[in-house]
Amino acid sequence: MKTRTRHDPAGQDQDATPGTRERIVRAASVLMQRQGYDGTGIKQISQEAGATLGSVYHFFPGGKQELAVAAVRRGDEEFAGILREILDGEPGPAEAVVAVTRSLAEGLRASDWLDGCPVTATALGTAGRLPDIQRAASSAFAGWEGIVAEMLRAAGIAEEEAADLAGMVVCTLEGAELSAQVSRDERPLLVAGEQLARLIALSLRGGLPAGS
Amino acid sequence: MKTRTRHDPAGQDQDATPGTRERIVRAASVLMQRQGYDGTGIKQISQEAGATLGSVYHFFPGGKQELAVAAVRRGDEEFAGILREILDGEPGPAEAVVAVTRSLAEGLRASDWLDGCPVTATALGTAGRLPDIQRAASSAFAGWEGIVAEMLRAAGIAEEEAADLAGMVVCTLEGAELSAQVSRDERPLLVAGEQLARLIALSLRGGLPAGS
DNA sequence: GTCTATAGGATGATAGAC
DNA sequence: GTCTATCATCCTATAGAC
Repeated sequence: MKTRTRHDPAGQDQDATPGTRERIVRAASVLMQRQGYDGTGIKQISQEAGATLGSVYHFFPGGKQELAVAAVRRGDEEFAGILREILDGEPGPAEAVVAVTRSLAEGLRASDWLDGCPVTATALGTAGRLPDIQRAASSAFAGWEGIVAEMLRAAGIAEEEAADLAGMVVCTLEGAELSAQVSRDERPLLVAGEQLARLIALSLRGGLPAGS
Repeated sequence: MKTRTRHDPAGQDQDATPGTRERIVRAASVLMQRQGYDGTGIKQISQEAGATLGSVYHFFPGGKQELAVAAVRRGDEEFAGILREILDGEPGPAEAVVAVTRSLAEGLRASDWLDGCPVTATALGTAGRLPDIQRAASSAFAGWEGIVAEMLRAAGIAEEEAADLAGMVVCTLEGAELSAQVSRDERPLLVAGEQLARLIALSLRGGLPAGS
């Protein structure tokens, strides 16, 4: 699926000396995550990537829009990987969700509250205007939900309830990271983690259906 | 606090024939909500408001940045009003939160998924770059949390737990609205409403502390 | 307070040499 | 594939007449 112009002996995408296209996508992902679609210039991306403007348009003939879609997909895959990694390392779903919030809080603090969700800023500024970007973002959310839902089902929660809970988890993580970033305070994320854990524990015990 | 150039007999800010400054702030709020800070031009704002560029800089000598702060504050007040109105009309906090999600879903659908949270897009695109806007957005979130916390305390939830729950509610609403807008589907909001209601019901019964 | 005109710079995108 | 030069357009902000 990915066009590699350089021979890759290991057959994997390592970080070592990434190709030009790869550097452009990475730079676009980081910059648009921080500044949004309209706030990020192609010239800025090319400089940050150590490439020229010509190279950008060589790899992305569709221009800024095509590049933004690639950047969102990249952010999608990155967070999906982190999510899977954390979830696999925790004993249960409640602990796993708390661990994710802690990881997000660390990432925010380490970047001085600059690096939030890798798709939100790009998607939000282009909401009813650039459908390709919107679709890529929507697909990212759906994928993350699927990962969380799988974990919940593996823990014994019924199919339908797991899907609802997973949606709730992803939405809350999204909102809590946003709130933490804007207020430059990790508390929203930590509180969200605790409350989500409470909710998951409740479902694990099969208690208190929604209507009561 | 507000400079009114026109005589206002009722002593209130009615919608009838709003002054130029008011029209500019409204247009800026709507446009930045949809397109973000960098995606919205001052010229576009002035046209939408039926004002000239000179008028915009007359009322907002600080330029785009000052105007964006006013727009975010306006969005803050508007949603705070809606929130208070809905919360007052519901019998309990669980029903109230569900009613809010339904209202948000209706607003999204009615605008063809264009009008999401009135502060998120503006704040997110300017995150570590324009502190004044960030502070206005942070203050908005804090205010909404306060409104929700007051409702929860009035329902008998202890001070500290009410604060945490209110933070959770606002974060989840934020994330669910974002998710619903991006996926053009109201389900994230409705699921979030149900799950938040479950969580609130749990707190009302004093059950299942976070650590268990 | 309202309006027009314009300065000064940045933007997305293209052309074409190498 | 890489690079530079350039076009046409847009932007924020200002100046100054009315």
